[in-house]
Amino acid sequence: MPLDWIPRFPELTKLTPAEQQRVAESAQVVDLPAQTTVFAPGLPPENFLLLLDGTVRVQQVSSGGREIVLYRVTGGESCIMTTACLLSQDTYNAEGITETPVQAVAVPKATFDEMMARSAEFRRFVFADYSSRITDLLHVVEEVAFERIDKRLAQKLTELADPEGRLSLTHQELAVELGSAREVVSRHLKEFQRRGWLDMSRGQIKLRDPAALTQLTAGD
Amino acid sequence: MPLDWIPRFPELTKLTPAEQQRVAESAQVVDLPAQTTVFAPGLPPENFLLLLDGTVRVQQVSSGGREIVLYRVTGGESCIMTTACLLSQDTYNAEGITETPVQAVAVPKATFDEMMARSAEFRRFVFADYSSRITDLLHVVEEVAFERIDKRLAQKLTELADPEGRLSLTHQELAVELGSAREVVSRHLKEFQRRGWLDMSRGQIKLRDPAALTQLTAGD
DNA sequence: ACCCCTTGGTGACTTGGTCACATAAAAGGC
DNA sequence: GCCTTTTATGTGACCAAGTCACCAAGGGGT
Repeated sequence: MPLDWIPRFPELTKLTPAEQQRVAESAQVVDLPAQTTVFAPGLPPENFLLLLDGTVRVQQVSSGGREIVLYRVTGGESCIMTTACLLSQDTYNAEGITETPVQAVAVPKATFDEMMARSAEFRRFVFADYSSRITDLLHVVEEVAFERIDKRLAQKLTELADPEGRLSLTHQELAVELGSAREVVSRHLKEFQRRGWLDMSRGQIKLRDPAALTQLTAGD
Repeated sequence: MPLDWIPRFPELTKLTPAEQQRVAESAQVVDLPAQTTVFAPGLPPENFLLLLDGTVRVQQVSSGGREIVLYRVTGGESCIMTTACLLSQDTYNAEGITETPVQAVAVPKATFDEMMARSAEFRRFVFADYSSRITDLLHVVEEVAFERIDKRLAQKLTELADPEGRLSLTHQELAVELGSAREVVSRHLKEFQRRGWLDMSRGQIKLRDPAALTQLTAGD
């Protein structure tokens, strides 16, 4: 098994060579296509997952069919939901889906436990990941409970735009990002367009005045 | 230092006697009056906290002054927010406040680290607590994002009522539980009263028909 | 060209949150 | 006891957000 992925996780490079060897031996590098369900309610996870490339979107689905994106896991991070399931028996009503093709390292539970026992660095790595997820969740709570939808939308737009200010997603997908409804997103987008802040076409948005959007986010 | 609090945490009884001794030696039992701020943004925590008695309410405050209760920590549990701050350097914008007089065990970071290194049971204990907090947060997100306020209110009422169906809190306090506004809570309570489901007086609510409230919670 | 499915637009309506007040009930001071 | 102050609650007007029902493009396939 190759060791070459270890440098992708700075915290793991601090393990002793023997420990690194141990991880690499039992771990498997796996490739997943886009739109794969990594975990979901009712699917017990088998492995500790470290992402090398690609992104996993973690979202929650309500009984009424509405959805909200909670956070994304990207290269160099671990997937805490699976870890948590691994460590407690608790199962979450959230699901993880690959947004792009994903390359990841799957570490078996036994190895994970051993690393937790042996390496303070590894423990720090795992805990750091936990706490950044908690931060993410607190942020979601704050946004959903207290912030206006227009500000949140403006923020998401600048956040998800590529360097040229383009986004390729539907109003429905934006609504899921915010945990809101498509109609609401459409109406606000239309208002943004009316103000000359962006252009829209089917499945595409092009930001014309990112500064205006950022300002809406901040002030008022 | 007394060992007698250790049985309060079933997971810790599985430590070897030597390990238990080690924890008890360096830990301090502390008493906190009600309404003490246990942690808050900007206050770096010094210790790992284990609650013996009382409850700590963890809540989030928005810039606009609105608040929402995230979860409560009770006897036999650890306070994850402080742990997380201890382990990563991340600081959260949430605060913990004692609701009742609280007795807790404060374990210094060094001892905490050592226990994490030595005891698989201790690690399980800490992780179990982490993941139940994540569950709590996911639940809050789900409620705030997707559930109607009348259902949530009905649920909170049955949840917070004492065995005789009494609650001693103000409409404002209920609003904070839900992350909503006082007026909204008042209106729904009035409607519940009109339907004969409860009686109200200043700072007091008495449930008359808990079954009706539960039913609202469940179905539609 | 046509059909079909996805995406986006729109109006009417309900619910929730905000604001600006009015009342009312406790809590003390004297 | 009465009066003042504080805290809790009631209410109407208004705005923002979510829901529902439906329509109108757009953009493939065949």
